[in-house]
Amino acid sequence: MSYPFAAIEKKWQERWEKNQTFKTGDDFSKPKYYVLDMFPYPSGAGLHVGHPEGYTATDIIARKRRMQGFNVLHPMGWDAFGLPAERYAMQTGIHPKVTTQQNIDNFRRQLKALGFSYDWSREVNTTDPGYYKYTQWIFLQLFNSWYDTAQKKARPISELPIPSELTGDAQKKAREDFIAGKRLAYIANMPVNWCAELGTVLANEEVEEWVGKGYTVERKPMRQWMLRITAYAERLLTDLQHVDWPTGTLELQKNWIGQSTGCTIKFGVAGTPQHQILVFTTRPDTLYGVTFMVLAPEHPLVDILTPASHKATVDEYRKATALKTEMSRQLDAAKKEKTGVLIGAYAIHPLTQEKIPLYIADYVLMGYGTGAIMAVPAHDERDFAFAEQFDIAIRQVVAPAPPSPSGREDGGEGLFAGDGTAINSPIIDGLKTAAAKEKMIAHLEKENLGERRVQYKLRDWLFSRQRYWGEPVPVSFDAEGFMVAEDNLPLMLPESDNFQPSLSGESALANIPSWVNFERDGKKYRRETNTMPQWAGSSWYYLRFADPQNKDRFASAEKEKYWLGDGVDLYVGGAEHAVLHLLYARFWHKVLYDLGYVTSVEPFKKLVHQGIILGEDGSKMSKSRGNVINPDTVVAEYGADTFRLYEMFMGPLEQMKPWQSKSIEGVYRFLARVYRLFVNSEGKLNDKLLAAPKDEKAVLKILHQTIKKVGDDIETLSLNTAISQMMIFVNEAYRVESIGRDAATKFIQLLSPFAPHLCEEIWQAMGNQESIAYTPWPKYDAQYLVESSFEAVIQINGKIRARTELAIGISDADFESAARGVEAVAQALAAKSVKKVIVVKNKMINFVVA
RNA sequence: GCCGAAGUGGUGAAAUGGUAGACACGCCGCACUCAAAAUGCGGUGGGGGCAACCCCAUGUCGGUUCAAGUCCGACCUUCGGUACCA
Repeated sequence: MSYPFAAIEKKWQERWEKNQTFKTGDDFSKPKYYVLDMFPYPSGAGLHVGHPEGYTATDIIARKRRMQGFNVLHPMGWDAFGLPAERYAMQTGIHPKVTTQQNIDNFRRQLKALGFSYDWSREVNTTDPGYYKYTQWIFLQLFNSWYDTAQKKARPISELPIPSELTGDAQKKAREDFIAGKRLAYIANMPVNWCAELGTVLANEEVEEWVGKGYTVERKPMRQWMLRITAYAERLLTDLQHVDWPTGTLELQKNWIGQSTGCTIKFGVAGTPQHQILVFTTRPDTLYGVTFMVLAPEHPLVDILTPASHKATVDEYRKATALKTEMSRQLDAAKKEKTGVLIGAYAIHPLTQEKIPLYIADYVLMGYGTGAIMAVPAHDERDFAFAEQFDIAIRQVVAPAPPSPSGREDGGEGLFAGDGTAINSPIIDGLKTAAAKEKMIAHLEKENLGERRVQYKLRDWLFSRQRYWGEPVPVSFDAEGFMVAEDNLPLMLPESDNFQPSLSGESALANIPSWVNFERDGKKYRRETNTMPQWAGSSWYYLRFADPQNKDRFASAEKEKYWLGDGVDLYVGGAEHAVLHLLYARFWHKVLYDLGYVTSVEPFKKLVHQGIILGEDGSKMSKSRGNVINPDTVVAEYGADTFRLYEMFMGPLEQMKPWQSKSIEGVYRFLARVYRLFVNSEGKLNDKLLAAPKDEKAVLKILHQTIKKVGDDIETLSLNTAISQMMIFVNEAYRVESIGRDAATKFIQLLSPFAPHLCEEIWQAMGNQESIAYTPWPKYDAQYLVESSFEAVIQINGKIRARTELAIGISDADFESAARGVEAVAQALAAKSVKKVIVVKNKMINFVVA
């Protein structure tokens, strides 16, 4: 038999909306709990079954916290700028605003149909000018700040010390350039992934996607806005100690930031004493092993140092490198094939004064370290491969010690990349690697030949896109080319019906002269035509939820402090955002922290990733495989409560797991069983519940076990086992003749965060006027959990040989004699000598026999 | 290659170093029914035994321990991330 879920769910969704049941007040006297979902990009495909997985988990937490008396902030919004809507607009001419709004309406409808207890009055939308006003405002905070490396924090650009030689009107250009070079948001000519067909720059992680779809992507230097996230590398790394995140995600972030410690070393150039080549190395102890050096092809010294005799080959190699796609470059890397050419100049070894040949090769990247390396083929895998290919001398300066028996450190003949003992190195001979590094750095620093340095892999954030559908960058340029920040925010995205990028590689905004060019106070200006990447809006939305209607500030100081004083309490979302979104948001948060706008060091205290839900065939859900499950269909067939409960019952939240249509039946049956337990065939409350329990002790025991288990499991998000326990309770309730009002009441409260519609209905049927949502969360009474006896397990040499019922609290001696009294045990022990007896109190005993 | 997560019945999965497989699906049986569905009750890791019971079993191989799915080491497989970062 079914239960009338459709009517029940409609009724309660309407009632919650009408009564504003989940509107969050700003009662600052109550303890707060901020539980946040990663807001979705509202795609045309509608909600995917993966979305409600995390959303249901957070909803359960939110509902439990309300019942525990917390003031709960549980909001939802839309990360609505995005390329799909713009591309659709290019094809159809329909404005992205229109499709975005349709998609949002559809998503909202779908989410409401699942009964999530969001405070919809706080809904945010990144494409709303009232929202992106503050995205732009934060951008300007970055633009108007510089990073003080002494104080290790961002400071207003007005506090930037200007060198005395740059003062005065005559120096305005030089001064402005100097300031521009210090800003946290700055313009640079950067090699980017340019896609001519899309007319835009792609992020590295987007390249593969579009190349896969048949688009051409090339590396091309272009004028780009950059955000100086590298200034925060150290803090982004060390502050990870303050957060409660999955270890895997912490590792990903650490790897992405990529800290390595070492030193820089200055090499002279033969014949031109005015030039020096600076390298970064983590292995200064191998300095005596240098047999060649490599500069990145784009290294500025290449032009200066290359003699005419080598110009042709060098230029040819540089050109080839620029055209090389990421793909073929990676392929070379995988094959360990190295390319490069001699530039015909020589460096001078800082200690031995030896002449060292200089190469350019694309395995050295301009973007990391100093763009130049000292190559030690004996102790570096890449240098080794290069030396073998180009037949360069290999000089051993580290002896493996002790010789590694596995040979794992030994990457091949003559290559040893591990730690050992320095040899053939006069200054440091005989020292272990760690000590050798230290002594070498000390020596280089003393001789002014180099200095200690911490290097990060992290690059600055490429922040501009040549797109229409994004936040305009609120900066203009006057007739002389000086930058002026827009002080009248929001800088509105202009209306347009042409979404094609301009041919110059600028965004579609460049096609709207009336917007681009403007006059103010008699001066002419040209606007920046780049827009911000999709990451922008999602880097601070969690702040806006604290005070979404505020027109004067991204959030009032008071509300920011109350809701975010110690960060978001629980943040749930996909692991695909483990690096970029979380890193960008942390970066912005830290800038705002430095400038005094937010009060917590880290934005997200606890983070959990929900696992991917696979199709029934165990592969990833996709249209082409035809294994996509639509939430609407499931809700229509079984109802929202079943859908929620099923997704939570599938398995551990963080685990990847396949959808099983069959299993939904079981969860549905459970809810129908609950309904029938409370409501009889005439639609009246079942007598079984009201009658005093016949076996009160048994009912109370299972009830309090359930209260404890469900409460504890929600805290650890072990929602699958919480549901199991409630199933056990219901199975027991069917077995006994009567369970009583109290147990019935508490059980329905326990279930309510999971299946809120059904529980509200039953709650009302039980005669309650108020919503169940704010009733106090049941507490368990430990006295009902106490057992009087236990089934003692008797082991002999660790194997179970017998079981017997014994009283709780039995002494070890009594336990042993009772166990020996069991016939099977007595027989087994008869001919043996007992060497040892281990008793685990109230559980088991193990006889160790010879 | 490197980093991370995970391998348990026919299936999804449980299990503070202490009774492996809770709960659920599926399957089998019984009740209700003219019958079926629905529902309720019971059984269900594999092998052996009439039975009480016995043996085997948590990817593989070792180790620690009175006791290992759980801890340690090596390996295999799958998934996710990353990729010449000096």
